[in-house]
Amino acid sequence: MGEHGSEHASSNTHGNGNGRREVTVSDVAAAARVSKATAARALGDYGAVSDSVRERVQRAAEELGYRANALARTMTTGRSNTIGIVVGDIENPFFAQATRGAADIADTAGFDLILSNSDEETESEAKAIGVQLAKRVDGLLVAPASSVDIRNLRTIVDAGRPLVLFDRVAEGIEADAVIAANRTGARKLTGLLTSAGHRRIAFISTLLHTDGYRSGEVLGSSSVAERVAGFTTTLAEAGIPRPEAWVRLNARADGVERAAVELITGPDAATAVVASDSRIALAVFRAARSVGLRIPEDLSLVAFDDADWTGLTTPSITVMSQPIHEIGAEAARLLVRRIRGDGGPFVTKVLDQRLIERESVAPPRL
Amino acid sequence: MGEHGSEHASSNTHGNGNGRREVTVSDVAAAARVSKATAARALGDYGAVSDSVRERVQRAAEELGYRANALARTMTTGRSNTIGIVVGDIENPFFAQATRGAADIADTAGFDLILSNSDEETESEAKAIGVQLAKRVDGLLVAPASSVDIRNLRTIVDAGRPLVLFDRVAEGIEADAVIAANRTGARKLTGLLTSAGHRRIAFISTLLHTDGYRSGEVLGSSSVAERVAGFTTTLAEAGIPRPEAWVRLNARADGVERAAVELITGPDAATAVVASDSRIALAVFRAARSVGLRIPEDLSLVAFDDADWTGLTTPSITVMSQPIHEIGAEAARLLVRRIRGDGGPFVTKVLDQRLIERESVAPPRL
DNA sequence: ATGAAAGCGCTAACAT
DNA sequence: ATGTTAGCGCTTTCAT
Repeated sequence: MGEHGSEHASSNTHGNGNGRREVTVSDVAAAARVSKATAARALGDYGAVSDSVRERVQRAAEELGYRANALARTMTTGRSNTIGIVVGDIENPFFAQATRGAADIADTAGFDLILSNSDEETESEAKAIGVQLAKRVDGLLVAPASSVDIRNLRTIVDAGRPLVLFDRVAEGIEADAVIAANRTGARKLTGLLTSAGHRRIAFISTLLHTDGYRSGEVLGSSSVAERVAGFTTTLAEAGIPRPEAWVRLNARADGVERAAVELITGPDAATAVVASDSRIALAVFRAARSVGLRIPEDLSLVAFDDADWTGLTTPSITVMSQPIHEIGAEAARLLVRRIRGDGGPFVTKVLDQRLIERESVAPPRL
Repeated sequence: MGEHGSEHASSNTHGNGNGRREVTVSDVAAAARVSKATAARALGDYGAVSDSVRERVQRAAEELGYRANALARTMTTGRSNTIGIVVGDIENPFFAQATRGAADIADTAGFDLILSNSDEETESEAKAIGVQLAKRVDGLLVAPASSVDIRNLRTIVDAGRPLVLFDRVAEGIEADAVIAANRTGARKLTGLLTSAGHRRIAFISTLLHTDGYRSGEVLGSSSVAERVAGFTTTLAEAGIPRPEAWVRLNARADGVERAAVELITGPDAATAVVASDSRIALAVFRAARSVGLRIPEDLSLVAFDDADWTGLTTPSITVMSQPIHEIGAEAARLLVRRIRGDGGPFVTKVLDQRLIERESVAPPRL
């Protein structure tokens, strides 16, 4: 046989440690008795190959169990067909849904996903971004842990990788973004409460934040910031003094449920709550139950995100639904476009939220 | 400023398309005026390098903004420090939690995660596995779309990559597995119903399955199979004839809620339901409400998975809680061990489920 | 301790 | 249409 020979000579020290050597284009080429280049062309479906040769090569590949090494390919082409996604926590239904939306688009466009959790901390976010960059992802999707400290994002841009932000924006970074109309959403949601006659309304978020919220203060997450803005403005418009006093951040560190209990009990207790996401709504619901407050008679509750169960509780919960899937999908679409070379100006897409009125709002008790 | 200059000199045909050339060890070596090998040693923290040189190299790397190319490293070492995970659907809370559990362990051990959704179809599962293998992941975590058709899993084993199954097992494949004690769980859950006096009890799963379930039939998902086994055995022990007639599979294709409505209405309606996961429980809950059936007075309901909201509905739902996080984490632990070379016999870890009795079970109406 | 050179598996010029 | 060759960025012998 016209063995091209020498490539089989040495035992290799590399490999996956199971002693087996991966089948390479060279092997296939040898078996099909063509050059490496021709084999590669047939296998990689590029360049020009005669039908007969192509078939011969493919059969050989089949028989040897050839499986292309995507890494080697990336080394020479510079494209990895992989996009990185950094979410706060994949267990959070918001991120799970957004990730799914992104995954579907990515998949269709031929990209795989490397997933990392930042836990909303810039430090682990930095680490995550570091690995993804090292793996030479073609672009990144990130829900930035901070909209203010943009160093991690700058790293990405400096590395020359397209970046699309989702759920949150960041000032001063060259990137597209896909977010929801949080301020408007917050206004509507809060308006429901003020219209019903509430004057003591609390806004609860788990956003990490040291000390209490002060008016005009810059918040780490732009989406929460927007919600807070919508919330306080609406309160102010209703003539409620010191709206910012009703903003409760950092609820995770302190235990959401406990924070909720504090807010809805005592002499100056809130009579209504705006929960910044469905998990917070859950905690508030539990808190209310634990202190014997009925919703909506004793406490009104509205929340962001139409989690699947929000229509099932008694009472069902009035929510501001976000197109979560679409946020992830659209972000992925923008990213793919950038990766493919679109050099247009950066855009920020703002998707509408949708109010779903249910049964958790009533006038306050007198 | 001390611009080092030359790295911008040559145009390169590779790269990320943004015209920028990545900084390589060579560049750093040149800047630090040492050989490539030495620079690599200093950067990669292996081999022997004098302190002074190490420092010089690191400073140069810092200045140039060097970022190791993990792909090139993988090419030569054969290790990618990446593990692949294939789940049914990341949007499903079960998988989101298991993924998080796995991600945490992987992260600690220095591995990244490539995520794919199989949608429980062997075809897209095959595709997903193909890419992950092409990317030379060091090992795979998969919740197999089929416990019966093991070709996709065989591909992995044939490729010499460690494989750990989670949530489901598969016969005849050389792999570890981490599952929950589903049969026992199903027995307990169903027992609650038979003890309460129910005789017409339905089991609902979204597992894809053509035609109705027949006794002894092999099911695609081992976890569902085990639950069905526990369910039918318990009915049989209670003297209920033709237990298998009460097994309703394929509920997703037909619409879970509609399937539920069919089962809980009509002359031979079920008076109790075992939902194979929390999303199904949700649909049953909705179905009951839509046809005006009260839980538990008119219909008893129990389910697998203690989703966060199951304690909040009225009535709260009795569930069999699974250690989902731990399933993913333990699977990742086993995988990491294999990747590190553990050649011991394959194990299947079975984790216990835990019954949480709440308010959704009552005796059937007469 | 450091350097020179080979090679991982692939693609891309450049022949022929 | 096919082959030859060089090279992607790194690690790893093997010298020195």
